[in-house]
Amino acid sequence: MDDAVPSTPATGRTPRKPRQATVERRQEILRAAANTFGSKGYKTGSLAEVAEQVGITHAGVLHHFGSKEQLLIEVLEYRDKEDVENLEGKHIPGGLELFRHLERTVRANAHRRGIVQGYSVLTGESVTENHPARGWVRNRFTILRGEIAGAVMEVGEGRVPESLAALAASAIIGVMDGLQVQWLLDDSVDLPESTAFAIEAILAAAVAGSPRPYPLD
Amino acid sequence: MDDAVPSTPATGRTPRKPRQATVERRQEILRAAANTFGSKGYKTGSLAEVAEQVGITHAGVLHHFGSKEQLLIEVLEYRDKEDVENLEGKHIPGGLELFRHLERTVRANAHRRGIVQGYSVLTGESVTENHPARGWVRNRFTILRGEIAGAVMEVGEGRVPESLAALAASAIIGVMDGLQVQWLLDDSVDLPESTAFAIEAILAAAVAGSPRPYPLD
DNA sequence: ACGGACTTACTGACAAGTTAGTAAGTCGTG
DNA sequence: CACGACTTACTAACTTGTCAGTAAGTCCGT
Repeated sequence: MDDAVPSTPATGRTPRKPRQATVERRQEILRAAANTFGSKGYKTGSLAEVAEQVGITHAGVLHHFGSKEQLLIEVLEYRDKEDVENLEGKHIPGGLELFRHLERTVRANAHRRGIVQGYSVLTGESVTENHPARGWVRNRFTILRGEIAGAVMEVGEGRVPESLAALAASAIIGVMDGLQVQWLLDDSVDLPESTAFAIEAILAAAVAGSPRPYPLD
Repeated sequence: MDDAVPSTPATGRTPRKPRQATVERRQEILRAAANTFGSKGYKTGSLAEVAEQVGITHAGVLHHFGSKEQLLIEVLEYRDKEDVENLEGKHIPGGLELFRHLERTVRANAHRRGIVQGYSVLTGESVTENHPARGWVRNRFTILRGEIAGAVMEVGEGRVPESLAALAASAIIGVMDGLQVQWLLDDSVDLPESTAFAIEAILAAAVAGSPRPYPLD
């Protein structure tokens, strides 16, 4: 086990700060890995394929990240960091603003198939046994649900109970993810329109209250 | 290439009908494969693991199915056939009946985690490059969308345009699939309630017509 | 400003494991 | 007794990870 950047090896030596070229290289690798894992999945995407994209050997990749699993973890962290930077300043919105933001995002995603596929593949794979991204995906869902449920309650101005907001929040996330998969498999699915329609419908139903317009049971 | 059951080997011999024990054996293998592919995914689930479950070697499995990909295909066909048998007589319903049926199914699925995981894993994996189940999944979505869109229009009694029904149909399927994934990762998601709530909301919005209660753009 | 001491970023070869698929032979049964 | 259902034995291709070696960079004392 030798670490490229971090902690003291074993002797009491100081790690020395990484130079500029190194952090750029590592980012190149992270982007390549995101690309490979996104199209082939984590388990079937190989280190060799990642390495090839940046013109080194798979051993070179391992030099930087130590293991394939560690590479995945850093890919996920990198993505989180990027997301945060994209929202720099423009703090994550609440209330109706949040739903507008979601719709804009979906509309943008319709032109970034690679990103969408990467997300869908990883999410799907995460429900397999002992998948290393499981915790990350699960956590991401939890946070998202919280934010959306909060926004639903804001829009409902206190008349929407928390439990109902929770139902609506998970449904909204579900419809977004589920539609992405259908769209990836079949272009005839209108991703942005269908998503927007469903979000509005769910939001409206939540705000209108629990009484069901169509008794289904 | 030698086939277990079908075509003539090379000599002009007649294929001979398979004995009872054989077809049962093949079904055992199919169930085992569905199990393995469902929990580990197709690509990472191994023939050896499938074989072990029925007490033979991986070569034995290949004797019956010829290749791993063929095994997957027959698993999918087997599932289709089972689904059809489950609806024996009780032809697939339309109109409001269909939505009641969907809700019952989801409620039942909440007690059949294995089945749900199998479906989710395979669906997610199918969006990866050149996945052998891609066509099957895509086709399944197409058929489902058609059925649901038809039911939406029935409920709308001719007042719902086809394009709107299509949006609603893909959204309903999306929310069902997306919620399953969230539920698999986190039990705190109320799968049946959230699904039912969203279906009703989307259906109501579709029937109420296109004018959006909350202008989001 | 220079030269040794040390680190970093790799490569190429290899280890050790897993994989699907093949070929040949064995055995029981209809 | 022939054939179907296997097993055993094996191959070829990949997999991740380790290791030693090397070229290039950085740091520091003089």
